[in-house]
Amino acid sequence: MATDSTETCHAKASEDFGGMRMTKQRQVVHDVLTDLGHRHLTASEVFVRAKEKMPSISLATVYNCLENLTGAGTIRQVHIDREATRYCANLSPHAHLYCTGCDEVFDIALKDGAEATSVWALPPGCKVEEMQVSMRGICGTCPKCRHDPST
Amino acid sequence: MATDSTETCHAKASEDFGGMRMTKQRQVVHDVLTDLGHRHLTASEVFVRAKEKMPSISLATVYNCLENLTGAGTIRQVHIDREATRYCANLSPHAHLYCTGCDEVFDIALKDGAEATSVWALPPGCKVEEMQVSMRGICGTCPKCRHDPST
DNA sequence: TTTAGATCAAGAACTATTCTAAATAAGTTC
DNA sequence: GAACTTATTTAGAATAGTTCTTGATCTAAA
Repeated sequence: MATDSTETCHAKASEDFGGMRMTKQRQVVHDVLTDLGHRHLTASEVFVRAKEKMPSISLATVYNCLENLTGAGTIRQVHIDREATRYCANLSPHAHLYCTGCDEVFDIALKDGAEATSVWALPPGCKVEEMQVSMRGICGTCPKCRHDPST
Repeated sequence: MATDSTETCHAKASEDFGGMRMTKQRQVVHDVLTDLGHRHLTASEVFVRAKEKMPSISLATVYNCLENLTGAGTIRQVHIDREATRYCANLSPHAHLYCTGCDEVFDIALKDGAEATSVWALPPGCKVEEMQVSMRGICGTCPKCRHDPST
């Protein structure tokens, strides 16, 4: 995934990527988000992990990369209330559940064949381009949240 | 709605309201949000309108009131991406559509009998307490957005 | 009227994010 | 490969929305 040296990368890292260069910085940021276990990170969290792979990277660059990758459609922004924007590399249509029990964010998939907008009475002529669905509650799946007596 | 004088209000304005006092300030803030046409206002927008009714009110107080009224369940927060939090007095379950054509926020009701979470594959044991659904697109209802050639 | 606690006002502080300007790197052409 | 052009990066300043702090004021109850 990430190139394994710190020298500048002449050939590989800058191949065109939807009109923009896939620079080493962008590659590192993208890698951080696709590494297993690193899901739904904030920009600062991405920054910390990116710095491990590339100590010279700056926070401003991380913000730039996240914006560019979002624009290119390779990652998605996740908004939970007005907390810091999180980023995830799961591109399939899904909702997010913020668990108030274990403080984690979970991806919630669409049911088979379901359409996210289908329950909403959209006015005629309305065209939805993007949809963000975020829930707050108890995940019920982790040890911390499983033994809820009220369930 | 709002009392029409600036004197302190001994009898009326401070009746108990779910454990908290319904002070004049809170009443004014609440009125601003229930006045027709004042939907989905940001805190600053509420502040401007509240100041018309009560010149002495401060922005900090508006924030306090909005938080308290939200806690009491008489108004709801609306989050569109990471823009400033908006507040609305529509308490029925509904989604929000931010129209990129006319820059307005619309309430989108649930279809009759539908359940907002029904399209999502929630894990067993999961309990959703709150759900925010926000869409971005073209409303198709206002003059500005109606004559879209691609529709 | 006194008292205790809730609420308000003003402004400082904080945080996530964007902007700016200069330095650097990458792709292109010779 | 050297010179050139443009995109990108970096560091830090700036911004916006919001929260926090402190002292003043108000309210309800004793």
